[in-house]
Amino acid sequence: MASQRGEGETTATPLEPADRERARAIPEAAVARLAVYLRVLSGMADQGVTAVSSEELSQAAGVNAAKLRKDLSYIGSYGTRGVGYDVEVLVSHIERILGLTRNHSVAVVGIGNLGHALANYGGFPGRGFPVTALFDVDADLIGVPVGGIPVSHIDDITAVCLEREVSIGVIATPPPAAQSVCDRLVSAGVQCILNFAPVVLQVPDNVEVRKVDLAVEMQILSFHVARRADEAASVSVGNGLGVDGMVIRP
Amino acid sequence: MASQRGEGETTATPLEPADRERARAIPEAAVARLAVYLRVLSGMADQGVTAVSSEELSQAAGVNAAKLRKDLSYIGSYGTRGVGYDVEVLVSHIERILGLTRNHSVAVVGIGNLGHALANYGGFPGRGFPVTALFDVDADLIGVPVGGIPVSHIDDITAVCLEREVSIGVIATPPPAAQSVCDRLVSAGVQCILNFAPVVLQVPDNVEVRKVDLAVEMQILSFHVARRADEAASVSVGNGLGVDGMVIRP
DNA sequence: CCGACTTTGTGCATGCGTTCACAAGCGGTA
DNA sequence: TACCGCTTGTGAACGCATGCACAAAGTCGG
Repeated sequence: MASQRGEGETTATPLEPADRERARAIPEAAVARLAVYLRVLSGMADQGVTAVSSEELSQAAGVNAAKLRKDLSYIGSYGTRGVGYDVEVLVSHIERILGLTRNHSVAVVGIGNLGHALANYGGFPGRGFPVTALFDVDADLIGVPVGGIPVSHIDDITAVCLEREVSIGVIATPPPAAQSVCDRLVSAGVQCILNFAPVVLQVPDNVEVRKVDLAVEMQILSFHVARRADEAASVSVGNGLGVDGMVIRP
Repeated sequence: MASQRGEGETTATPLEPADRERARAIPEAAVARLAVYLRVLSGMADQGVTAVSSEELSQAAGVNAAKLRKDLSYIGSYGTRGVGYDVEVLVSHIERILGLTRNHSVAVVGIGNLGHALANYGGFPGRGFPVTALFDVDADLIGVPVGGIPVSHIDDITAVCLEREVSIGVIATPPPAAQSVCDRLVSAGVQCILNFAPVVLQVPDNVEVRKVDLAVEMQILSFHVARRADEAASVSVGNGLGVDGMVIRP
């Protein structure tokens, strides 16, 4: 696989551990799926399942079996032909690849509705993502504990982030504040950002941003609703008519 | 995802209005970007900007200019060569393609932390996605208004969804309840679902599901943190050494 | 009215991701 | 031990999306 921009191809001198080599080559889409596999596998492990075939696992994860095997091949071959995969082995290996063997301290900025929900969300700490810092500008919130963590003022973001070794910053502020908050997080050394604000963030190359945009999700669904409605209409009404019954010509 | 599969290729009989024809062909990835363009354009319109070039717009949206033009070409050509695009025209056309000319009634199921946040989230109604129904199982919540809407019991989901013509269902329940809630939404005629529960939902082909999975997002970020740490380590330590300083040979 | 400049729209090549299909490998069984 | 059936791992083909580069098309100044 032609890995990205080899930076002078330091790869030419190999001898790095196989995992590291592989991690670099894992497609982004596959990483997202690995996280899903991990959850499914964890669930299976909790139920006492010890082995699983690619067919079973792929169905539970809602993907093609071949794709699943290819995804797993990116992280190395840990299955047994004729048998399947050992659940425990796979879980721990995916955890290792995803960097889940250590905790990633999370800071949430913007303690509004969403920020509250995130701070109280139980799913994070249990999975190795303890929320260790909360920030807001509202003076009434400073010092108030939310989900067990007292809210700090956003001006203290650098000091607090460094002190608590925050590795992931979550932006849950109103849109106008997002870029400024992002800049502050970056200058505090945070290299990974999860952005809930409907804003396109500008960041340096060495910072990874993922965005969760509810409005966009809704609009994508809306598009599909509209497409369906159109198809239904064009079948029942016939062709040559627009939504309003107006004839449309190119 | 696999919403393609032309169902016997009704496309074979053409003569449909150009837009309908196009809508079917727009790549999923492009639809997501159109929603982003729309937001950027709306912001520009609010600031009194009337015309914009593909270069400007693409920068504001954080994408390649050529890609932007291609995306816009999927919905038809509405630019003027040598000048650019009329902001108003583009806004209204994207809105039309995305089906935003009519409101899409939204139901939120699961009024926990996240459900509260969603019900109170101001971004939805303003953009044509009024939240018209809330559901939960908790008896203490039934009838309590959240964000102005009283919570209904989940057993009434079918009647309420039909009555209020819910077109999008949002699942914000704990994981174990998600599939059951999903099934009920589907049988109430809801064809689009936005799923916040970390569960792979099984739905009929005619239902569109989009999922927002915070844990997966965090784990993707974690992967990048780990990859960075590894790269940094292998650069500073040199080659042939693993993270623990052990020499590893293939 | 014409020519130069600007910007769109798109054909084409490239690369990535998905899917297929099958050989290789392993456990079970006689 | 040798065979049989099952499942993995992967080479290869396909399809989609991205990015480039340029012709077409329009505006603006003279």
